[in-house]
Amino acid sequence: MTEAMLVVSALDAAGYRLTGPRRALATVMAEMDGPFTAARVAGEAHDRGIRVGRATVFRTIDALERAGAIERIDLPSGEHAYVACAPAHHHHVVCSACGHTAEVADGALVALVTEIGRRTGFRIDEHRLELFGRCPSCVRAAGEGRG
Amino acid sequence: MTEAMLVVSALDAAGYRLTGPRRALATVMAEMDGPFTAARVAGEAHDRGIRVGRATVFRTIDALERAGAIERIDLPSGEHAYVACAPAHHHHVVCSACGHTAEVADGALVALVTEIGRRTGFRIDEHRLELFGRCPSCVRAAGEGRG
DNA sequence: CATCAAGTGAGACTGTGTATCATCTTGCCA
DNA sequence: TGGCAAGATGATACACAGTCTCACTTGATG
Repeated sequence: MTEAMLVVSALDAAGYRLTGPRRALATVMAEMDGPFTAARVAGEAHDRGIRVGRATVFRTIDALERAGAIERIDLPSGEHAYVACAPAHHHHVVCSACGHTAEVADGALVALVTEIGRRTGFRIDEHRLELFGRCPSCVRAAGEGRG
Repeated sequence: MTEAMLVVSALDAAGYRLTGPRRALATVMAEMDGPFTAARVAGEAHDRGIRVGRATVFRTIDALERAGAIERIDLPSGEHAYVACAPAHHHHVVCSACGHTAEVADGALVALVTEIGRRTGFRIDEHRLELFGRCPSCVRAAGEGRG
């Protein structure tokens, strides 16, 4: 519930109105486990009896992204997914098995990006690092499964 | 032309048949300046008088990606674009102004990814780093324009 | 509690990518 | 050189993501 409140208040702080559909969708997204697509949000909302138009789902996702409460991830499959996360700059590690995600601080990457800028001569304004693999418990489960 | 031949031979090496449409599309892609979307490839092919079905464009892009001759990039706009590039693991820096790209060796990132794996406990199988900014000549052009 | 800008839902619409299937082409081998 | 089977093609239908419009509703503010 706290997570949902954070997402809602991010909307508020960014100057968006707090409407019924937005609160409901923000809650759904905050409670999602792992990255979610627009379609999954719509489906989950429907399952919970929340009646919202498809356009509103897209608009709310857009608003939340602008507000910094969620962030887009491009899955290896090509799908656009989102993750609820802190507004500070960071990156995501996604478990390909269970969808669980972890946030990673920017840290050492900044230096690397600077170095790349120097080497290529580009002025780098934006970067995105996405990591995919298996989370600790899925690694353990696979290990046990195998012997 | 050499670039185009590289792309075509990558198809051959991966066991795909070298058909007329594939040669033509591979040439179009190899000669593209900057990242290209499927729609742009189809449009450019059409402009050159190459008559191919839309499905063939998607299939050829897919084949070239599997063959390692092109690589997918997710633009900040959300579009899926591709770049012709060497098959070795590396990353791309894309100029948001002119579309020019540069390749960056993996280098120091490997250590960083390993460190992230250790810190999060994830077994990281795959990573993607994309950088966006301005290429040297666009930086220069902007500087001159301003004063 | 009245006002109005902002938000909503329905549905049409655009664009991307996939599936199907009859027809055609390539690579191979005699 | 010609025939053949596997693989590729193109047309078209389809599934789905995302946008746009517009009449109607709702939230924040005084």
